[in-house]
Amino acid sequence: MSKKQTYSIGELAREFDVTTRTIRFYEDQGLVAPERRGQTRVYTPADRVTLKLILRGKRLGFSLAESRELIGMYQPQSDNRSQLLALQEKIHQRRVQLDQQLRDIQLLHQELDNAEQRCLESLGAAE
Amino acid sequence: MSKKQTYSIGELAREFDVTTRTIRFYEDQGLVAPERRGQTRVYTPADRVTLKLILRGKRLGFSLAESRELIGMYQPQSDNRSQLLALQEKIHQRRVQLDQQLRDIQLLHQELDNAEQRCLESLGAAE
DNA sequence: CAGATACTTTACGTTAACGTAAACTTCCCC
DNA sequence: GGGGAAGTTTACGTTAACGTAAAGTATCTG
Repeated sequence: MSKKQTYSIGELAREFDVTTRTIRFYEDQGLVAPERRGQTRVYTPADRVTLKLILRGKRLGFSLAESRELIGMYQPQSDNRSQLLALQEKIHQRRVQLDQQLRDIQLLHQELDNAEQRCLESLGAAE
Repeated sequence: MSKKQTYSIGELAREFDVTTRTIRFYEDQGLVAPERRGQTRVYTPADRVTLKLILRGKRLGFSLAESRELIGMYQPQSDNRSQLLALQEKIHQRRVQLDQQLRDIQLLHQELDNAEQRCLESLGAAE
């Protein structure tokens, strides 16, 4: 019935193109907590998703601490009102930052267009 | 006639909310090259733009080396064909990365929406 | 002219995010 | 049963991007 899909550390390392050292380091920093079969780490699909989130954060320039915080946002196991309000505020802050990044990307994209254009012209004028 | 607008290191530091140490470090790394009046650094509007580009790159998770490369793309003083072709390739690579970042941002934005929604529900159900 | 403010150089310190190496166990294969 | 292949722990090394401190110079200011 229940598809007991699991992953070894090597499999995940290959899939995400990182070293096993990196994955163990993330565990050390409290970002993932795989089960153990004896000594060996066994990763669930949920662990895999967590890794994905970390690496996505990395592509956006987030620190591991920031990614940890983001991941924590997805499981607000807090029934505490003030904590939920704090979480809302954090989400808002993230969104502000993301919007800034979006504007930055659009500007850069534009400038790359211009640079490419000048590049083409230079190539064309070289006859 | 020519508006001789210039800036001190302190002015720029305040405007961009970095320390003077940071700006001097960028100079050390060959990212900006301000003029000197005696010992003192004097920054032109062009230097200011360069700083802006660096900090934007930083917000996107670029290393200083990457930003230096990007800045170099805007002044392709090369009349060399093969260098221009190489530049085109770099521009392309950058665009690929930017597109990935854009997708990442959109996904994260979506997930923040969901997280906020759950957050609101939890708060609502706490009556 | 004493002091505050803003600039300078030199140099050692710090943190994040791993890399790299050594020494060990476990499991599979012929 | 000898040897890969993949896993483990422990620990020291490395790089980027500054922080921080010391010690000096130039300029204004009451």
